[in-house]
Amino acid sequence: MPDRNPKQPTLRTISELSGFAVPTVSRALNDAPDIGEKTKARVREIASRIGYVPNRAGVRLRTGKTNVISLVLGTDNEVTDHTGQLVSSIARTLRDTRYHMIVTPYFPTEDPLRPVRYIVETASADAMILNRIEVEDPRVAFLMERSFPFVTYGRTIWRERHPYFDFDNVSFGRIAAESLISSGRRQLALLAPPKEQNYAQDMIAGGREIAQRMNVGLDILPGITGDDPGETIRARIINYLGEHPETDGMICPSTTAAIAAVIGCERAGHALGRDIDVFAKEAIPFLGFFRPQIKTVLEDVRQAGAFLANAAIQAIEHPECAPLQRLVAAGQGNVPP
Amino acid sequence: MPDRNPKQPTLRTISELSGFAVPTVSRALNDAPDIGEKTKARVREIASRIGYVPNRAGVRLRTGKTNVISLVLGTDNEVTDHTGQLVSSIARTLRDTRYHMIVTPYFPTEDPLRPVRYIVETASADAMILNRIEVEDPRVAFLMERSFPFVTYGRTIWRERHPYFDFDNVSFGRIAAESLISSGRRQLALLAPPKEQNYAQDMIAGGREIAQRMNVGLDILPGITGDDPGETIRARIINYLGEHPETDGMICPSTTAAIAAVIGCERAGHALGRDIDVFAKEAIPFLGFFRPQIKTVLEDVRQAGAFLANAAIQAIEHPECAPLQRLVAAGQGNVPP
DNA sequence: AAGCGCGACTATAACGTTATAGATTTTCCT
DNA sequence: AGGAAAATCTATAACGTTATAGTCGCGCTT
Repeated sequence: MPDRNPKQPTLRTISELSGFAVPTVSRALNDAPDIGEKTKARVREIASRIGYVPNRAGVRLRTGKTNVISLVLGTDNEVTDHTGQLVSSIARTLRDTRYHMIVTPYFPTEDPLRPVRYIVETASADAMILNRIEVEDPRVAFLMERSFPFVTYGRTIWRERHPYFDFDNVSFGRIAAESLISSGRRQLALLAPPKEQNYAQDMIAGGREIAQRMNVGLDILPGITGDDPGETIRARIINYLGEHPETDGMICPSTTAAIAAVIGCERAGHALGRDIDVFAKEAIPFLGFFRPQIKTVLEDVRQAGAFLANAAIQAIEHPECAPLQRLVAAGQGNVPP
Repeated sequence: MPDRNPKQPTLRTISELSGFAVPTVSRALNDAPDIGEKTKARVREIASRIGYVPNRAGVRLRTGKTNVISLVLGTDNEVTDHTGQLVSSIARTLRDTRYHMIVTPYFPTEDPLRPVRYIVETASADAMILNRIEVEDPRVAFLMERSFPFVTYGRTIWRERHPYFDFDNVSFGRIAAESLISSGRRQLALLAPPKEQNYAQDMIAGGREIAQRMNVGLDILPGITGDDPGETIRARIINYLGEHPETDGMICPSTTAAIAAVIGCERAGHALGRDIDVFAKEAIPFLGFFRPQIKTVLEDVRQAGAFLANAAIQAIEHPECAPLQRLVAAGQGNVPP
């Protein structure tokens, strides 16, 4: 076996090279106020020359700081998920910081508090990024109570008190309803995820507002997640359209839902663009390419990832500051085919 | 601020509760041969009662073992990437092991050795999982030389000597060509990623084999990545079809490529299913829903993730064993609409 | 009965870092 | 000039773990 460890330099190495004591070297590198400028310069010069990188385990053991941010990942969409974009944009943003990203998954069937509690109790990260936020998310309550740094991708009822990134789904609901109504549609249905999810509530609120004002019907088909098999969603839609044949517009919160809706509509005998229109939201411009009749709105997940990463760092390093918060309106994403 | 750290129990806690010395407790929990059975039982009982979890920083500092597996992530597809599936399936597989997964991204423009070298030199993981493998991947050469544990998602020319997971792209190339030819197509074009990528070479080999045997034309449109903007790919396809109007079949290695191909064909005036056919590979059944004329083959990325995670653990814990390797044929993925 | 080996435990030290308190020198005030 | 205050450095200890060497008692051999 070749020499796998040419022995990484430590503070001790710098200490020996410079003649300063190890704690002095440490403090110099950490820019402590009681170290002379010349000393700092000398130490830093040596450190960068020999490529010194602090040993994470040493720092972590001594300070309790892990320099890790954990992405707590709920299952996502079986189809075009934005998980990939989220993960890679967060990882990229953290790349030039001291922080590493670890991914902690959990199953939808298990206690959502489990991974969160584990991280807090074993102190295995300095902050967490949570997705799939519920309006009264127990994880958020838990973390606020323990005052553990975190950011949410979505908003809770305690939104003023914690950092978040969210897309404006009230606005999406409005835009979707307006678009369908302006195409002459009069009886809309909204495919909604479980109502606990904050974006579901917002989307419904926005849609309802417009529907009432314009005096058109708006039905909710609740409890539809991207996690459900497409077949299940399709079956529900076919069934629904059988009972409500007057439906002529559908609002879908995801690519998965939209696909299911399109297939469902057509199998139920509703021709897309003629009998019924679909309006959808997606993370990647996709639907519009294949069914130009589908109007879509785009969510820039990479932007979300970058913000979440920065907000997490802010929550760790400046807990005294006001939490970073951003609400972004979804952009029009329908690309001409 | 509430009490955020109700002080996690350590070996010392168990030592005090049991009366045994700290090293004894440590050895008992690690099932060392020189500890009595009764002692082990007693220590284990206390440990599980008080919920002892070894402090990662302590272990890491002392042993040099990080209990971390790093996923080194090349950029992926702008559209339906499989990154999300890969990340979450790896994370899930590692969930009930001692290992955490950290994600290390890199930019396509920068030295691909950079993240790999960083991890090896700072010993920030016990193993690596690499994707986007080139046939003579310098990262693989580097890691083999240092005998650092790793697994590849794809194969190199040194394939016998390292663990890998790969989909059989020779087989995909054959299937794609056969399918198109059996539909009467006689002049095929293959949208290929950069030829360094191992799957590109395999796909081309498989396609060529069939094309020659059946005496039909097969052109390569090289250097097309999922990372390219769709617009760029489309332009190239339109341009190509202008110069080669006799082309009547296209083979696409990804959803992105297929979308670009479809749009490109139609803009160039070739009607899908009549003038030209498209055969594609995707990670999620998608294309078939929207353009039933497109035949697809499915890759089960979750299976890949699970295998890669296990192979990484094997590489760490049993470096003496033969490397775990798996080659999987892609399955038919066209779902009837 | 002295010596040996064995089983089962303990004492010590070390991994790399940083907090704390203390030491030394320099500066400056009166 | 004498002493206080500041500036700059060092010594020590500690975070939690485990490798190593050592201790102790006991049964066994000769």
